[in-house]
Amino acid sequence: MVVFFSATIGEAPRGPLNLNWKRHVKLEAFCPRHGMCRRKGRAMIPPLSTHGFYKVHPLVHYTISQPQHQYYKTAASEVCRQIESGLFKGYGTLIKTYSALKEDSTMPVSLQYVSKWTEGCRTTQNMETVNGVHKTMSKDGDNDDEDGFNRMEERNDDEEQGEEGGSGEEESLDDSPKRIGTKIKKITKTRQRFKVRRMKANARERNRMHGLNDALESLRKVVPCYSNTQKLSKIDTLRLAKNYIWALSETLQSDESPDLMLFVQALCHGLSQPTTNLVAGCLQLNPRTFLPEQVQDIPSQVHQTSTASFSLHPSYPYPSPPYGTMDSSHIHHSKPHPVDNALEPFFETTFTDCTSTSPRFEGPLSPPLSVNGNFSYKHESTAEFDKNYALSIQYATQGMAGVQCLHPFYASSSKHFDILMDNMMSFETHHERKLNA
DNA sequence: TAGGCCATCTGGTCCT
DNA sequence: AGGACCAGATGGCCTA
Repeated sequence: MVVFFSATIGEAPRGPLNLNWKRHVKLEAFCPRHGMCRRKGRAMIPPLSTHGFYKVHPLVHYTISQPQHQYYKTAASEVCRQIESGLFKGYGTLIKTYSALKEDSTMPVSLQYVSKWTEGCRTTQNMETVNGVHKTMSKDGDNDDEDGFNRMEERNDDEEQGEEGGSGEEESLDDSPKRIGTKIKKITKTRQRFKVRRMKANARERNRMHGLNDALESLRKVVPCYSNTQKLSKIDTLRLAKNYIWALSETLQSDESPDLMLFVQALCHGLSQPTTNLVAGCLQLNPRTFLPEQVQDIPSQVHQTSTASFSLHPSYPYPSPPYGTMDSSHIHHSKPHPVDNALEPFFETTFTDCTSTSPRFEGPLSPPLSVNGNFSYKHESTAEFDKNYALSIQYATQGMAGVQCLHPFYASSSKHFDILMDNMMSFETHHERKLNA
């Protein structure tokens, strides 16, 4: 039985998941005959046998669930047992450290032995054996799925050969051991230099992406909603920021107080449904009240007074991206009403401006939204949100009777929509704070 | 389980 | 030569 053993130490994924990841060793099993015998997102762990080939892949990884952990440990134990009993030959690549294993006293200690063994396999002499195994497998029709490291090295060797040829260095017929030795040294040196360069480039790229993510995180904190529990996706953060800037500039240019509903609609332009829900939650709004197709359910007096300063401004100056233009035909596919008309200049111009450069969104309108998440603006308390939401429903049914508009910014809308003014005050206070900061 | 989102690796291109 | 930037590929988790 021949078992391929390959080990790499990777970095734990960053991002929200890294908040509580710990170092664990993850083992994955691969079957060369069928390629990677694994489904997406789920490793297939032995029955160690099907075709006799396994590729065990320990990764420094984020915490995995206990059953999975046990699963991997079982697989590791089985592989180690076979290694120790000499049941197979193999080779290892890119062995860096097994410190992660040592942190877990329950993991098989024999992997330390594996480490030494595989490092030994990486000598030039042993690599020939390894390659021999590969050739044998290829003859047998097996899918020899080498890891990227080996592929890289082989490719690099080819490049080196090419470079030598291209440099005008004549191929000598003199195959003296001295010359061969020099060549091997040169190849090894070049290979090492390439590896170092690649690793440095990877590290730089990682840092660059981390910087980008940090900037994105900063942006998340200044756009209208920020939730500790539901993180805005990258793309929606950018969309929301763009919408927010546009909406604010429209507000500044207008002498009239903006209409809240249209303001929120502008904010949610092109956002995904979860993000739209999040924005609604942050503003303590019922999303159904500002989704145009739902607005028609609001009493008629609401429609009649929902003129918007946004509608006075003819253009949405930025080209709509391919991810979704809020085409009025999609938004208002049922029947027109005054709100449609108010929005029309806003989106109409968008299409006029962008149809030549940007594809229009042809998809169906998102289904009605619902506030069912655990979010609110800077919220900590779900109960508080539930209470407010219940109140908002009450206000909505009562036509907001008796609710005082405390701030002129929302004067035109607070009378008509289920919004809690104290929450809106907190919303604006937040942004004043952000702007003043 | 498919799709969304994400992090990382990698090679290509451009610039200094 | 090396760094920055970019896009494609890959593989992982999460959620509906």
